[in-house]
Amino acid sequence: MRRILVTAALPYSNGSIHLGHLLEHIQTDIWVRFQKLRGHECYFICAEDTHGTATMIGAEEAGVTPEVWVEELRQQHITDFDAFAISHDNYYTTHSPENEHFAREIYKKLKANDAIYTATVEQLYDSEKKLFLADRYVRGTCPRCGAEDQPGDNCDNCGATYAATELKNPRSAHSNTTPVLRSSTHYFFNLPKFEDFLRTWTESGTVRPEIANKLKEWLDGGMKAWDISRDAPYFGFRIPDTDDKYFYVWLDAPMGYMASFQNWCDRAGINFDDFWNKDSLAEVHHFIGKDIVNFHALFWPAVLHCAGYRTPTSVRVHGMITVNGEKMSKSRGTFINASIFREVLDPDTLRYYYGARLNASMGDIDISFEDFVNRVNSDLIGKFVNIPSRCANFLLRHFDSTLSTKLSQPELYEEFSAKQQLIEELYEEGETSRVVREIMALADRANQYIANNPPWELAKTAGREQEVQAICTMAINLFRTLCVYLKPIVPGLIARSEQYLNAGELKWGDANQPLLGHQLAPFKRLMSRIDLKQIDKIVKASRDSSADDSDSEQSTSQTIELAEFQKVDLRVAQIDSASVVEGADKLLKLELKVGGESRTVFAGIRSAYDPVDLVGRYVVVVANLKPRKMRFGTSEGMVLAAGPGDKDIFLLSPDEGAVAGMEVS
RNA sequence: GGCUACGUAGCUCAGUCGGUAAGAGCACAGCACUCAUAAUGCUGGGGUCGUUGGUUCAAGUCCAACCGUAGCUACCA
Repeated sequence: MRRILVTAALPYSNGSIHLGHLLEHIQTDIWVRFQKLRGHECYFICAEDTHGTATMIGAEEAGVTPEVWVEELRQQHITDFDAFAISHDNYYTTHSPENEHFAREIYKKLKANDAIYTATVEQLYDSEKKLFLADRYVRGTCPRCGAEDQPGDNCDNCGATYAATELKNPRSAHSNTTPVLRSSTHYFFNLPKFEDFLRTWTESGTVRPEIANKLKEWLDGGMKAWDISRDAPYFGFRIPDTDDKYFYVWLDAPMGYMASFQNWCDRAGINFDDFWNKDSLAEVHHFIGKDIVNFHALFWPAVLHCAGYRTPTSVRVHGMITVNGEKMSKSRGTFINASIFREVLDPDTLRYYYGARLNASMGDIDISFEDFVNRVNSDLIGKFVNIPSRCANFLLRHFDSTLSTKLSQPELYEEFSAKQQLIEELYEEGETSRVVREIMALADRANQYIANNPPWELAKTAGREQEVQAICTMAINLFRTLCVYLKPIVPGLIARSEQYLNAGELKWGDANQPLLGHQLAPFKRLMSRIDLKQIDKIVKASRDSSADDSDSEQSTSQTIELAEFQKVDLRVAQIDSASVVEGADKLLKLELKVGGESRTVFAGIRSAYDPVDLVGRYVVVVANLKPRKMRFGTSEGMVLAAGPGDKDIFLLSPDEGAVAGMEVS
């Protein structure tokens, strides 16, 4: 029996679990369930990644302590993962005594082994918020192309990379003040010292060749020391023997794997050292996304090696998720949260689809909604669930749901069970899509078998009842073997199938142990077809919920230069006439007098204003907005109003005395 | 900019060492069936294998250039 510890990357405490997290956790969970099903000792460990400036700021904005903030998110995340049947043995937190212990202990070992040194670093500092600014929290003008409001690491406009200190007119994203350059002592992990070790380690089968190549590129490019400290204030663990230095979140995050496991060991009576000692015979596998390969395949093994622990058996890397060929987008509604998905659709449908798409490579995975619906319906419902569904009634009517005492076509059954070894290898490799393809090819065979031996024909002839029973017994047993194979991927569906089969929980070995002379439970529908309309519902709900977020984001919107504002020609205008636009639900057609000229403007304010009330009113209009051709005519400007919409729209108007045509500045 | 990976049917993907591999599933069309959740079975149409050159008796496969896509270019959480 193998002893296996498996981890999925720790979700960061800054938002909800979404389709991207689920890809990784479902992939990992499938592998874990497969190992457990085979009878290996396997633990699935995860935790909330809690430290860093982002959680600190998030908590501050929410008006709670970081501890409360991360615990709330942890509970939400647990609920979401449970709904998707992610079988974490422990879902802990990096803000734990265990983790603090490991962070300090490992740090001390790194230091004792002469792998830690300090250096002075000059960094931008926000004097108002009193904190050092990570690059992403500095914005300014690109030193190369002059594009404004660019982030502190590279320019979105021209692609230049630079240090935050090189930005012109830098501003803090937190306070919008101009940051100052300030120097501070930082602690560094001497990564270059481990170059030889890492070259060997990355080439020794721990990662797939394409990852090893990528890592080799990094190694060849020359390694720099890793800055592992951050200055206070910082939500995290204080570095021993310092007053104001904290471990950088990425130092203690992977240690969270150990800490969470330690916490689990204490409760479950497992020996931690068996898994983490330098000479451990157990396996440790990390499942991660390709965005964090460097942390897991360079920093982490080097740290473990230096601190005298074992290094991971493998790091398994998957790609990113896209929806309908594009990155997940809040405005399109394709940024789909787990909580919204599970309210509308059976989580097993997503598990199946991901399973059908996942492989051992790190290519991105696209969810095409149409493909998703087709795959689930034709494979799971049309092929797989259909097998027992088309037999159940025959068995119930004539045989009280009891199977025959022997298989009429053992060679066909053998064909199914003989696939076990191949399927096992494919699961082990992470080639889940090929597992699914093999299983569905067998499901096709089972349906062909039934079609070639039609029980509904035999049932018409008296005296051939035994044959009907024999055929259905064959089909149910083929189905049962497929259940074993599919169990790691769709545990909910298989649990219902196990109830029908009425013979306890399926084990891996049951794939070649036919069920004979056995009475089945009453057949209930195992799974329902899904519909594109349900996806529409999810997309709509996602769009609505992210619209709420963006309101709060907009309160801290980016600043612009005065010159940019001055480009906008705002004028006072008087409404000459207003009328309802035929065929449009929201629009009013306004004739405006702006100084000497008059213009036509369409405004989406019908839900809040009656046209007759508007005539004669003064409003503010954007006079130099590019005319927009609409279905009902051309709109030559834009009337300013406030409010979220619907009944709550409030037109802006000048105080008494303003006349049409006046410039607003 | 540099580097890496990828590009095969409408969609998702297989194609081993260059040699009867132009393939599967879904989608689509026709037929059959009616046990089953309009499920299933059989048959069929559909591809200049990103483009252009090259190596070879032979190229989806090897080489080069180009086009397109994605990613990486660590000290960002």
